[in-house]
Amino acid sequence: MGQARARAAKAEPVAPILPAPAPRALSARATATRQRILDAALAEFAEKGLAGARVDEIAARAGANKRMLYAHFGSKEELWLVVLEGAYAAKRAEERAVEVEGLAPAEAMARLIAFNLRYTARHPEFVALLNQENLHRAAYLRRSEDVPALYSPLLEALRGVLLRGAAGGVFRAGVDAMQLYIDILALGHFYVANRHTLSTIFGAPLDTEAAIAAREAHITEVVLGYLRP
Amino acid sequence: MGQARARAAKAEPVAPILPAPAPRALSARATATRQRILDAALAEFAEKGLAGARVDEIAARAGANKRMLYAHFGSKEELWLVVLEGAYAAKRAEERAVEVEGLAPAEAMARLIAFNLRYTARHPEFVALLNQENLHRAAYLRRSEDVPALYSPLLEALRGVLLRGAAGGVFRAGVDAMQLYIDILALGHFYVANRHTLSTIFGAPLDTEAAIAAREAHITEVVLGYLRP
DNA sequence: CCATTAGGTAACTGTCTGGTTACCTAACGG
DNA sequence: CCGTTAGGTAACCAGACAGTTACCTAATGG
Repeated sequence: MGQARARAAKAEPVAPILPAPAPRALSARATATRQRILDAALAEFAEKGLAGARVDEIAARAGANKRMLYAHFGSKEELWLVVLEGAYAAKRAEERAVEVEGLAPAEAMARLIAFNLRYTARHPEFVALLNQENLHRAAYLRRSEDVPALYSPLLEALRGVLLRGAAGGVFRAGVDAMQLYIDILALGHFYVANRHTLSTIFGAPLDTEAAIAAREAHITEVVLGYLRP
Repeated sequence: MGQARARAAKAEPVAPILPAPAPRALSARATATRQRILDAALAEFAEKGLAGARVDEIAARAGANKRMLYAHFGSKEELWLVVLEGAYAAKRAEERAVEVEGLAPAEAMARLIAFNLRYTARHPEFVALLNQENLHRAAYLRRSEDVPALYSPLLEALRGVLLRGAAGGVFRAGVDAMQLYIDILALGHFYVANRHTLSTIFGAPLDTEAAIAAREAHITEVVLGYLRP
């Protein structure tokens, strides 16, 4: 059928009768190429930012051709959006796997904090992407139709643990879950995002396993110390 | 004398006898132009990042000419470095003005925390610059000869307050000043740096005075809560 | 086994952009 | 009051870069 493929760049001037053009499944080869481009784009964007990234470089890294990049994604900016959504989705997927139901509140909280720091340390690309997107005032994310990409399982888990802890009398009451969520993100994210300037200031590397473990111990102590009734 | 001016772009091929070419003072007009370029560059860099910023745009914003930009700074990257150093210096200058000597430890700590958040909220350009510089792995800052730009009066003040608090028994002992310093920076910086994505997630603006005041109250509570013995 | 087409290549283009050059003007010391 | 030079203007240039075009190749279905 002559129906334009969903991913094709040029939008048809008038909406056709069929609402969903049924974007026919890609062949294995095409899927692989698409994935290689996404991986390469993630690396390039994280290293150089949106403006600094070079489309030619992404294609070269992917072992693919610029033509294919445009066939799959339409433009550099669209590619950025897809990469960004993918990064959010990847984090959500791992967050969902964190199990805290059966644990004592303090233990559960410690696990959430540690997960966040470790994930952040393991994925500096995610941090770089977020920083970039904020430089653009979240312009791309706001445009995303994939709004659930913003919903965080971590926040939900945190809310639950806070309630259980307060009910059991081991946490103080009245803690704002959103603020604490931002705190936990911040304590890990800032450390990773600014590791280079911080390292320069303190004259010691911050991304060794020892340094990260020390950071984990510290921020757990801070949050649990705060949560004491 | 024919001695090349210090700021001239082309380095003389062989080091001359006189080590410091005595960079003669700029005239008032030149100083003004230089300052306008710096201001324009700060705005442009903060908005679009190093790669995204346009030299033409900076010159235009400054009401100056590209030629003058290159005469004063030599290259886009040198200009970036000067702007970055200036931003650090500006923050240090304000930090030095924070007076906590006579205050009770908890009060002093609250003031340091509030200062940091307020400064950060008032200067999102500083945040944007830092994020960018970290994307470049602090490459420019590391090259800076102005290393004192990294020394933070805030960190020193923090150390003093921690000691006084611990000695007086109102703070827990053994707190790592560096870690707490990073925490305080993080709790403010992350909030400001990521206000756009966070706003999108929570569906509420975070840069209103009310939101910032709430944040200030919260992070003060977190840190002081943690510091309880 | 051949026609159709999805998937891929490479060379090209118009525009943008950092940096330069040739030239002008106003201030200032003598 | 004039020569020297700091400070400024505008046109220009070469390379880079996002996006396109013309063309080729290998699957796949009939």
